[in-house]
Amino acid sequence: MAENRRRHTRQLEVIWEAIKEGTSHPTADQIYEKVRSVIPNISLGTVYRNLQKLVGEGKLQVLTLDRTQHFDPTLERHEHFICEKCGQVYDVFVDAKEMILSSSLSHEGFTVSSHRLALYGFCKHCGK
Amino acid sequence: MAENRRRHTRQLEVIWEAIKEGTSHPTADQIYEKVRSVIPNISLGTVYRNLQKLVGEGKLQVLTLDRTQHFDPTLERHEHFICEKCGQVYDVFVDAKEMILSSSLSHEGFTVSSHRLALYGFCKHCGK
DNA sequence: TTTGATGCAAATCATTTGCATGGGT
DNA sequence: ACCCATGCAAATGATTTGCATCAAA
Repeated sequence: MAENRRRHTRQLEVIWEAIKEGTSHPTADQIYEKVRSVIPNISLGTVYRNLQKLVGEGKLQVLTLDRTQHFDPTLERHEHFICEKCGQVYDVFVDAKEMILSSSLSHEGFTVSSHRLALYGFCKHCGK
Repeated sequence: MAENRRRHTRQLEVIWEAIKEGTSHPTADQIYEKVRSVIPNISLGTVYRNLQKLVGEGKLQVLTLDRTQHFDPTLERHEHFICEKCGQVYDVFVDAKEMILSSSLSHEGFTVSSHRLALYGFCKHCGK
């Protein structure tokens, strides 16, 4: 597969190091700033291209909030909780249906006031 | 309240008429095109401003897909199903937890393969 | 008449892309 | 040497905004 003809570059290496651990759900720009302390002249475009690559390889998940992408290295199934005051994004390892059950459920200190759910798949006209 | 000092313009009227009924979840641009057949020289900016106004008044809900806003005049609580093949967005009036229960649940002809859930509220540090 | 709303164009923001050059294999 | 990846800058797409003018109240 294409994996074979993929080059191992320092920039990909450093970008991956910058996000592979951590739960802050950084944006491309935040990753760019962090990586710049190691490779000062790296370009934003390269950061975007490598993030795309990592997402394509399944090493990162993308969470789009407010038309801005956030990158998440946590692959196990989980949901996200966004604090409306501080904007912090938390990983929530509780079953989705459990979280939604009560809209004011206090779970580990979180007060859920609303949720946004989008289901993906194939509609009746497009078969499966 | 501000409601009082709000002017009733033809453009707002026509824009509202263009979306108040219907379940196609149009984008600002699609609404713009539709409205242009009635007011040819209306500007996109005006469409955006009036859509914002309607959202602010709670007459429309916003659904962001792929960094593009879609407007939804259906106010009763519901979820959204997006067909990955044709892109059509359907309103789903089934409880969220019921939809998520089975990731391959066949509901009225829909095959759900994945979902995206974001919970909003206040985290433990921000109190309630 | 007053002043909020409009039309138009320029500005923003996040992200993508074209292209000449550089570096991995 | 090949040719994929990079740096840079320009391009894109969606949405916002500044401003002079227009039109509701």
